Amino acid sequence: MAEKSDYRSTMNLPDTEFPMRANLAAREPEWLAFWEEIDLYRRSLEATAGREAFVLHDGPPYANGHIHMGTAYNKVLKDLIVKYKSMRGYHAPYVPGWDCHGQPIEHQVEKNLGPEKMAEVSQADLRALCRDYALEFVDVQREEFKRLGVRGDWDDPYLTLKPAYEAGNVRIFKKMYLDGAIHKGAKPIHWCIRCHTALAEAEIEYADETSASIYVAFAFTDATPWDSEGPVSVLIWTTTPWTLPANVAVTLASDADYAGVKLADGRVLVMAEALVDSVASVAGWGGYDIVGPRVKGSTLSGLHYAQPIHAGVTGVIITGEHVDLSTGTGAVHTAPGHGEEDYLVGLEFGLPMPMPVLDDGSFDAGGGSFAGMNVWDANPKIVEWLAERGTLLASTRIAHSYPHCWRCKQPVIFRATEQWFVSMERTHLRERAMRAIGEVQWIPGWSVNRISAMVGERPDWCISRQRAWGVPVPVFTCAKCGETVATAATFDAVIDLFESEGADAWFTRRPEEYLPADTSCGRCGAGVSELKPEDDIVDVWWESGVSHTSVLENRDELHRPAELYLEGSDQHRGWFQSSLLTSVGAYDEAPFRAVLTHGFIVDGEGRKMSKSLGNVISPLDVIAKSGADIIRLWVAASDYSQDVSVSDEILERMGEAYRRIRNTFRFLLSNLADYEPVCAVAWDDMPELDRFALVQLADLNARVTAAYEDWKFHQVFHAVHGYCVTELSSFYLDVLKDRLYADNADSASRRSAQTVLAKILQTLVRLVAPVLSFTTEEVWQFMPEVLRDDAASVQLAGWPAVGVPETEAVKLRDAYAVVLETREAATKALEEARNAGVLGKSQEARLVITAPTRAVEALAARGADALAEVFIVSEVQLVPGDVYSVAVERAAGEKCPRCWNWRDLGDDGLCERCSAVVSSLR
RNA sequence: GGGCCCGUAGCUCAGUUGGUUAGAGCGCACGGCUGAUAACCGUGAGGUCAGUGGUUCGAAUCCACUCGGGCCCA
Repeated sequence: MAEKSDYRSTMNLPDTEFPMRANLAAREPEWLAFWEEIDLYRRSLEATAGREAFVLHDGPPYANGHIHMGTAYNKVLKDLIVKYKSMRGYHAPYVPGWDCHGQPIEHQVEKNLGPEKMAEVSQADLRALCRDYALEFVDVQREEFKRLGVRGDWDDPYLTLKPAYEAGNVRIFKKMYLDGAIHKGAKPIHWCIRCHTALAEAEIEYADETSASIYVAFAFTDATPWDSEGPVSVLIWTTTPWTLPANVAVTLASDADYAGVKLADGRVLVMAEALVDSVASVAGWGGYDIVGPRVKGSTLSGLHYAQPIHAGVTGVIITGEHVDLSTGTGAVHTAPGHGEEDYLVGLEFGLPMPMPVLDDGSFDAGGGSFAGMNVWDANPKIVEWLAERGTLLASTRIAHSYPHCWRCKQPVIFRATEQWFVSMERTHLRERAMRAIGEVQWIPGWSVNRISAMVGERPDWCISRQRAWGVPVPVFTCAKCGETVATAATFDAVIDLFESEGADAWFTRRPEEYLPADTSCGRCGAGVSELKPEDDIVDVWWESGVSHTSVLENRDELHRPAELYLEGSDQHRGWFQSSLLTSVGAYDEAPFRAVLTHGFIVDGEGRKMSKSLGNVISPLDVIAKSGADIIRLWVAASDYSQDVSVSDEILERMGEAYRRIRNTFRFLLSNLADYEPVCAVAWDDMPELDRFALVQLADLNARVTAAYEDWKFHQVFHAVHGYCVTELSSFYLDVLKDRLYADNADSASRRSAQTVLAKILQTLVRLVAPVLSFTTEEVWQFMPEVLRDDAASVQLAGWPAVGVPETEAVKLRDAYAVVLETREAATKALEEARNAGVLGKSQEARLVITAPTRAVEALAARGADALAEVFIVSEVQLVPGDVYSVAVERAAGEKCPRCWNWRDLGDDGLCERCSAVVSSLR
């Protein structure tokens, strides 16, 4: 085959060092080093200095553990947006942050210390250990996020434990406290006995638990409609016997019918008539009679009964909406200190709220004969005690879902304690927040339903926590009279203290060291030395929520409100809401102009990832095996408006799509090795096909840009991938090979093709840069210097623009719709011929194309040679007819040994074109 | 149990205000090329649009319910 290799050397075959195999896992770190070396983040900001800003404010992940698919997805999505906006010319700073305080870290540190050391350690030392722990994981996660290619101010992130951040909490607290939105109150809250703390809803897990299920008779002390039948009691049902010492009322449904049930022993029990049968079967009453009148619950309201635990004390019958007539007795034991609904109905009826349970879960004197006993231990004792007194009518066990502490997994109790609350009503916070929600763009659209429902219904926000690792509630208590001391002056002093020394100073300094000397108790006049700093710390949601002040207001490159917050959909109850409420509270506006939410990461079957299901995929493993760009491509390809699946198969498909895109870049690069802008061919001098290719490129550019603008990144991926496969690889690039390889290197036809390829490359690499950050950088560095527009990195190269004359573009789209339709028929016909063994390469063929008149006109206007080029055959003949049909014949002439087309060959054994090219080389 | 959502080929996604035999790319099968070669080109087979019942002349598109899944809450 010597002849063959001879001609090879006369051709312009692809030439590039750009490797086909990506080897991302090994190569990506080199690009990270490159970006660091050129200080890419700084330069991206310098390049857009003075331009309109786009601030995507990072929600702080918790500084605990390694990143997972969810956090990786979130950060990549953010990065993609920031890089897009930056390339569009916006000044787009990205300051990553971490949530560093809170119970999980404290709990872990506590575990690491062990109970003995824990007992000895001071609060200041414990806080130091927590700080070390948090900072360690900030470092771990920082490196992991950087490895994903996320661009940002990693050298100076925001941390909720930094002094300036901590001071921001006090600024917001001051404003909201002085406005009257924050108050101290007693309210039943979830309380963990083991952790000695109030728990937020987010800190509760539900798990199945077996509890007592008891029916107890409370004897009436007032006259009832059934008195003539015997001693009358109201029958209640409860699963928490330990709450009976705090009972103050029994709630009935006002409209339900209540009946008297006479037992064999003569006692009359009052309960909802509808539930008599079910109670009888649980209690095992062989026989009973319904006696006396049937009355509405409302007619019994106001009657008194003997408190079941405390002798000589009475409770009262009331009515309420929450009475459930599907289980129990229709008479609800009510202890306002032990339940949300009980609390609310208690407020309505002005009931007292006794709270006999202490922090450690034991009864105080209010527990009567159970004083000193732990509530869980007391449970069976109380049941026994009731049985001994004959008021226990039935006792069984039931399994039900019960709240547990998210850290220690112990069942929690509902218990009224003194807490700090943000009132949703006192300053009309709910109403103002609802208004602010209406002024924000929520993406996707359903997101606004969710946040509205939540803000519309949420109870007051309990913001205090009885823990060590956090920012203190910045108020003081008068040691003499118990009055809360909190004024503009004390808040300002605390802000100064936190800014200069951090919140740790709260625990190490005495108030008289930092408060103004004339600070005194507003009630009793006690001096500053009598003031005691509050022990509680604030909810971590409050802390991260105030980042609009601690970060956005605090840093020069950022501003409030931010253009965008972007987090998983769980943050409707978390950060979105705590940010919204503190911002509305302080500034009367939302901290964000737009909020984008993404779904959760699930496995290939749509199930959540969990160790027990064994379906967990770690981004760190994917990076090590396939590279971060595969993760980035997966992020871009998936539709975040619902839950996002990830599985080995999905990642495999992403790898295939990646290789396709990569090879497209490689082909482009390999055919531009000898190209320089001076070779560029003007639109007017281009063959029509090349103009059409530019129209397709312009269309792609418009489609992709619109998709970015609409936040529909998966459409970016599909548009780009489809373009590489359909428009380029199987059509334009395939067609171009003959011209690129066989025409004279410097011919107008080849230079025209290269002009288009260069434009495609310059456009495509930019369009994809926000997604495939590593690969596009690699492409950029392999591009001829002159095509790089003096940009050190593709990320600094700006957004592409592809201009084509629109009138002509319309005509080309129409004309080539016909050409492409015919091409489909042609390839089918060629395939049939191939299967029949008539030919192998399409260049061996001559096509006789019959087509309807209109189509023939459109085709003929291109010229037979142009059609032959487009169909990659040696000759095309057009015949007008009624319907499409394509006949495949062997091409005339002989195979040109250089270009492999079938032609009449000259004396030198070459076709005319090749002969000319070869002779020009000699 | 309540709130907000989701369920179109093996995978990722399109399917305009309900209107011809539901599309694309990938993967798969088969074939071609060997001058993008651990590439590239072509052809083909894959879907009762989760299910059931309604509304309608007509529904993947509207309604109800069921099943499955996710987040949040109780």
